[in-house]
Amino acid sequence: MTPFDWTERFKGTAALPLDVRDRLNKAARVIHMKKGDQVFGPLNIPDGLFFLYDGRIRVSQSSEGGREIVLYRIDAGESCVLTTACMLAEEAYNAEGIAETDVTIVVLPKPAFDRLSAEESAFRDFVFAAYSRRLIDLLRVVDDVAFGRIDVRLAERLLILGDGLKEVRATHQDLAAELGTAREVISRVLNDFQKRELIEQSRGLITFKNKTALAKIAASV
Amino acid sequence: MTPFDWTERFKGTAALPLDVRDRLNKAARVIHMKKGDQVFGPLNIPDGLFFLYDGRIRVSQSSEGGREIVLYRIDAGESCVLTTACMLAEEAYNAEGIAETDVTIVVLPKPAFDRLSAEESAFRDFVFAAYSRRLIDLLRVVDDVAFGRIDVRLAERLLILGDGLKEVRATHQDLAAELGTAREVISRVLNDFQKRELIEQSRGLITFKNKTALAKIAASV
DNA sequence: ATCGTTAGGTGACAATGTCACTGACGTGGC
DNA sequence: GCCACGTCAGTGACATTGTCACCTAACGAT
Repeated sequence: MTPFDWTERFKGTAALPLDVRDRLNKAARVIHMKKGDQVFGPLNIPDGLFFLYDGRIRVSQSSEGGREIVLYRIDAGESCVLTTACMLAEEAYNAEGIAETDVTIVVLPKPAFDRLSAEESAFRDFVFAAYSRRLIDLLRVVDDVAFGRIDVRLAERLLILGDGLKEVRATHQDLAAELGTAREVISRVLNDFQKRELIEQSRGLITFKNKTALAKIAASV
Repeated sequence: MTPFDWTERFKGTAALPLDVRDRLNKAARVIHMKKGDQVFGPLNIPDGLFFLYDGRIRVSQSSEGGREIVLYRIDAGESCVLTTACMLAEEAYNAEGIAETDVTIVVLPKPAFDRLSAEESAFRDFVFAAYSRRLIDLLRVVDDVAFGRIDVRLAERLLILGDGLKEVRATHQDLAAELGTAREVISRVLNDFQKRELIEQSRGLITFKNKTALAKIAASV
């Protein structure tokens, strides 16, 4: 018996009959990882479906040149279909998931996953929805990267990262990796923002001075 | 009874019992469209799962600025999960599918889809695999757009479009839309290729002169 | 305090995207 | 034939973004 009933946390499992949930609790492995750990990566493909019980995971892709771009984030209650996809597709890929906080992960072995998706439509819907969500996320990334201006994207990302806060704790390099660009580019844009008194900067910290104006930039097409 | 048995064409349905396939043949609608038709788009979301029986569909995304980028192509025997994803996610998106040839499409209504994915694991695997494939495709697009050089990408795309042929019939604008860039950029790069005697150009037509060298460019990181 | 590491700044340049305009080519009407 | 029109491609100037080399500033550990 696991020390908690994780099945209540997920849309796809909370609605299941109690006996099924019991079985799941027995079949699944629970993993804890620390902030900063690599949850999965090219050399580290899990062998089952991935549920994020608690915490947040940042999924990013990196190039040979060492640049990096954040694809999306997985929040508690969501599953990670990318690993499943890579498992199925057997293709080389270079995406990795990094724990942004301490995380608790539930790994459901493939046989249990298969049986569950066969028997429970609620679970199936959950998985399909998870795939759909990620596809849409990636469409957005493509749109941004291919067509978006860097100042607009940075303003938007700053507001997201600092949602509800007065500051964002991130280095220029971190922000470059968010957007898939180079540190120098971020430095330039941030300096511009600073000159216009939208933000203030200190080492590893950006403080909002005028969120409204930033939002206007972020919204500008 | 449909005039043909489409279920034999798809990995997810060919292995099903005959009675199930009979049911499917009755439940599904078959649609024919002409080359150039919009198969689906933001204003035109189908109400079921999409099987491409014959032909090829180009899926692309466009920006407000009028630029466009090709995300991937759907070949005969594949299904289109993007439409399914958008159906589920209920989100705004601006991807569209254009028939690159005359196409024959089978649309399976959602109830039939649900039942099938509940009862038949072969079908379920097919759908999951389709999702996975597209996710991987999009990862590749993100990688290319975010980190790739335009000459490398163009060389690669020319070789793909002209696979087995001596020429590619496409305008500079078409190629720009493939890669999500501007026509002028394509013109510049093609002129460079021409100066290096890798290709020859005439209106709407590019002729290969040295595929080997192009391949070398395409492969250069 | 000193050293080493990491964060950030800068200028020159390269690659790509944008804009405005031009001519070249092809098709259909006359 | 010849002309008018629309599509396709070429061009130069400029803006934005990416790359490179190198520098200084800030911080932590000892």
